[in-house]
Amino acid sequence: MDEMRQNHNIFSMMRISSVEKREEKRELAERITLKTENFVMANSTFITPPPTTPSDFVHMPNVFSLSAPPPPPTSSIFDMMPCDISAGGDQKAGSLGFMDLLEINQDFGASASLFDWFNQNPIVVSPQQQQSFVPSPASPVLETSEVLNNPATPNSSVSISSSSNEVGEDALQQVKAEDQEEEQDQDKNKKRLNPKKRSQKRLREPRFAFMTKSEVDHLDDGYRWRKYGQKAVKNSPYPRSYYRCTSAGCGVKKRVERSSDDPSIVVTTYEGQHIHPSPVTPRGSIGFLADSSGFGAATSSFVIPQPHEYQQQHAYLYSPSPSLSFTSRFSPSFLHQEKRLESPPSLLRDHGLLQDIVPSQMIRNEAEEE
DNA sequence: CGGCTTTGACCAGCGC
DNA sequence: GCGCTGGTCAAAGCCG
Repeated sequence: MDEMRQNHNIFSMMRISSVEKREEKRELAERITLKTENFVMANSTFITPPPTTPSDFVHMPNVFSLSAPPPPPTSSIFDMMPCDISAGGDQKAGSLGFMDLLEINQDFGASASLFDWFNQNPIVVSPQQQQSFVPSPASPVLETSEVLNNPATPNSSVSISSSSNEVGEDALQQVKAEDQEEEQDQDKNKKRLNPKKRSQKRLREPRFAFMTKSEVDHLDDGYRWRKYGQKAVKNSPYPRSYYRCTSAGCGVKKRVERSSDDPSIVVTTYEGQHIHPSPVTPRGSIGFLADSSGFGAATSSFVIPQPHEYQQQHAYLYSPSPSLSFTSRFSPSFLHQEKRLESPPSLLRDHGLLQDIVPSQMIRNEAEEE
């Protein structure tokens, strides 16, 4: 296990992938309506300043690099909670992490959380803006050359777009109603036993993904998962594994696959919201994980620690406990969404999950089927 | 024996 | 309509 934990490092990359033409066309043509856009950046060193303002977020460049230090010997998500994202420019205390980003509300005004901020300030990005997510040239902030993005990748279309609040609210309401319906219908065989039901457009929970550099595929995130499938991924020698939360009634799923470009990179995509507390709270309880949400959760129960709390947690997580081995450089940061996204289902096709999730070095939430 | 993984089959959506 | 692909199911097997 120790070996497996070796060289484990979460880092982020906002990678520009080559999206197939039809996806591009579709993406632009349909003007994907996103309530918010999620980006998950793990262990990231912002080559350019991290998003500390809404506009910064919108224009957040998709180039990230790893901090230099060796990876923490663990593969738990808990290990990557705190971050130490050294950033160029105006960053708060030079560190912006997972929790920090959740607290961006401080910069966003009265919003109670980043989620709230997004609720109140839907980002609307024009296609031009979408195209503006181009890799930044290497910057002095780049401590290591372990940049995972591919600057040469021509297609940088990170489609960040969103609809108006009105549309988003409507979508949210509809989605919530449908969620309840879906939960009630969560019969294993519903799809096969109820073709009519299946014929309806299948809802997709909000997703978010993150990348880790780990030899362990299945990260310990405190929840119990059951593998229910595995598929070969197109253009990748590595299969994609499908997991479902084992808690009754909890429909959270996650997918795990390795990057074909860099086998040491594991891409984990969470879908849905845990409706229960984490059954396992290893390495201490990080608020939002130990609470009722967990990854993928986009509910108001998300516990967002206040700055001073974060510091305490941070300190706690720095416990010398072997299992508490995350380090400051292990820094995923992400921007989480409160509401669902809408984007073409095709975004998740054809290129495999990795490219789907990281269309432009940004790991973002999957959109809701319209 | 319960929980989990494996794996082939099935289904839906999409593009051609 | 057909083929491809992603996602899911479910039987079988494994394991503690």
